[in-house]
Amino acid sequence: MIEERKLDVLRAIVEDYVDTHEPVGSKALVERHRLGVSPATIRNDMAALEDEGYITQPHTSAGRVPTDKGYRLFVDKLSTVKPLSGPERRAIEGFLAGAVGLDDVVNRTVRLLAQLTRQVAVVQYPSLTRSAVRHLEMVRLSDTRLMVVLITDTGRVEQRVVELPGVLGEDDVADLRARINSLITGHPLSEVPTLMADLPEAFAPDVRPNVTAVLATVLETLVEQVDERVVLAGTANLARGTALDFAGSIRPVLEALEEHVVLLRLFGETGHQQALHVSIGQENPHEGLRTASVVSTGYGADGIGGLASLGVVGPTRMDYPGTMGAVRAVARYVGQVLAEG
Amino acid sequence: MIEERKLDVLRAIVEDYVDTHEPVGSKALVERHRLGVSPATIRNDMAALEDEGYITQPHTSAGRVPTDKGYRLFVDKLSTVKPLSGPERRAIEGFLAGAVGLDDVVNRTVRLLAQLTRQVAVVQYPSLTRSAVRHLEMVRLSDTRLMVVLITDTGRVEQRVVELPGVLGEDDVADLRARINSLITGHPLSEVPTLMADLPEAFAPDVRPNVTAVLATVLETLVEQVDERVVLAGTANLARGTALDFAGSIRPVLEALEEHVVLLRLFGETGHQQALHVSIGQENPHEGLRTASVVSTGYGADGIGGLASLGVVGPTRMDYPGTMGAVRAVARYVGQVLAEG
DNA sequence: ACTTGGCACTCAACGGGCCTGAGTGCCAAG
DNA sequence: CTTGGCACTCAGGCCCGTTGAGTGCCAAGT
Repeated sequence: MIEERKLDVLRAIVEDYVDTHEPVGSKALVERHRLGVSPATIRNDMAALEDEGYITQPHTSAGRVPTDKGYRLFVDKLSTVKPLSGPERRAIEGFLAGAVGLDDVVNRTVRLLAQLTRQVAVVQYPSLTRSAVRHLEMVRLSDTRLMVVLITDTGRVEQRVVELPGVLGEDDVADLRARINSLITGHPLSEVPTLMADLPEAFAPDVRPNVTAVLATVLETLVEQVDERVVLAGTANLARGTALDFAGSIRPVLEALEEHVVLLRLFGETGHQQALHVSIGQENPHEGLRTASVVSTGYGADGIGGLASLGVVGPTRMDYPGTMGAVRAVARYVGQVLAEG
Repeated sequence: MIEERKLDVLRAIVEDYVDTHEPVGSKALVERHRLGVSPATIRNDMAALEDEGYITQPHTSAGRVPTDKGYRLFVDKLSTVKPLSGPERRAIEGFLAGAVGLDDVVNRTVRLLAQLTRQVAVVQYPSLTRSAVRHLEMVRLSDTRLMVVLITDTGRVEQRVVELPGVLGEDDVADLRARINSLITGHPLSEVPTLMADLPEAFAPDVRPNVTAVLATVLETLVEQVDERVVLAGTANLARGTALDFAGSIRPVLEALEEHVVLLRLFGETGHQQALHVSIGQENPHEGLRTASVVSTGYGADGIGGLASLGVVGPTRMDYPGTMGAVRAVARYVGQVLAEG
């Protein structure tokens, strides 16, 4: 069928272009791929593909280059995620196995991903709100100052200092600590506000303002941490392809990467689903990433995603099958590591 | 005197070159600066400066460009640190004033510095070993697992999980916590090992192994944190000057910046002294920074430096007086903010 | 002993003209 | 629907002359 061959041609164009970084012509195509037809036939197909907006010519006498729409079709219909090679798998395991503590896991993961894909890797810290309380510790700093430390089952620690409206003695603190912990330990952070709603009423009126202040701070910690953390690695990889990639300047991309909020929104939109998500060029919401593609996926300690996301940012002209394979594999392994730790 | 005018000429060359980003010739020099002599005279001086290695010609029919040695002389002898303007000072104050918590202070500082200098800013987290213990908290996770949380007076929190060789009851933990805290609270971390040396002997032989395990973990926390953290901002500024700066490619610079260890070593060499430290081009120990200059200084809560360092990385052709002024000012303000918090 | 104007020289950068070759679109025949 | 043939386009490389900024040197001036 003609339709089918046209898709073959598009696939071949994407593969060659990703490989050579040069516009690909009809003659080169038939030489590199066993398409079984002549260059002239290919030209007809290419003209059709161009009419439909999947490919374009940089200038009249040049070959074709895929458009964002072309890459989209390629990713959706024409390619399969490429599984990692044996050595690569072993490298991942070895690299992540030695990790101690959450920070170490995240740092190793992002470096690993950058190295595997030779692109910029982005890893979001496991979301606070989706994990559960392991312990809430309170430390008296003075009569009216209290440090609150929240420890989650993903190993994350958040602390805040509370200025109390009144004095709170050592005994009061111990009492409060015990009560709060028995209420919320083991529960997901998302349930904490509900669980603690009635707590102030259990206390005598004179300490109640203090209790309220502490609870307010705890809740604030939960809310503010929606402002999640991300870590990057491999930014130097942006400077590889130089002029060709990223429409000449990597500056807007670097700027976008520095605004972590942008990256978090990007991840947030996918809802930390475990499915691979690919956002190509113009599809990206942020201006600075219009010349880039993002491959991301959710990951989590339970092995079915949901905690947070990770991914890579690279030129639209990237090796999608390989990159997607690496992202998926790393997400799985890090989920596994988190589940064990 | 001739010697003096030669230095004037060098200063003028550096200033013009930083300004225009183009090799500067004798004619342009006399026009832009009131040197009171003719271009021909300047040419003689320039020839001498070139013989002495302070300036060089990119090619025969071009103007002169300062060498690393030229910049060095300029920084050491020919320039004065430029104080910030009123609005800039106010911007710093306003920007840092709203900070809550150590993370926030550090993040705001690094962003601020990047914005002020329009270069890459690097801020090291206040060193753990140089700050003092505010509190050591211990949380029983199970009969044989204990979480140790160390809180410093710079607001930093470090936590570790200890696997105990035996069982430790709630009372034992409370006892141990009280003893350790009375021993080390308020003391610099560097003194902690000495202070705790004799502690195990104060306990009954049956719990002693547990005590030893906890202490070992605390000490380990102190040691491992020599592995300090740094944060970056403004890497997009590297992509401004494009081809001219950094000998064409910013890649090695980006790579160097990603190796935080490199940056820490850089800072470590200056010993966190409050004096401004400038490292120019080839003077840099790390290969990737041979085309860059680093302006850094120590900062600290006591206002006289010593806790950690911060600075900026930029092209050797940078505005040294302005950058040095910004770095110094930011270091002072952040020290102030830390002292207050 | 410096300074300066004059002068010849060098050479990167720029632009124009030419050629080449890769690649295309179209068409008529198979 | 495929294919070979053919005319056409145009970026990129190359050669070359021009331009102009900038230099080094020298002899005259103060």
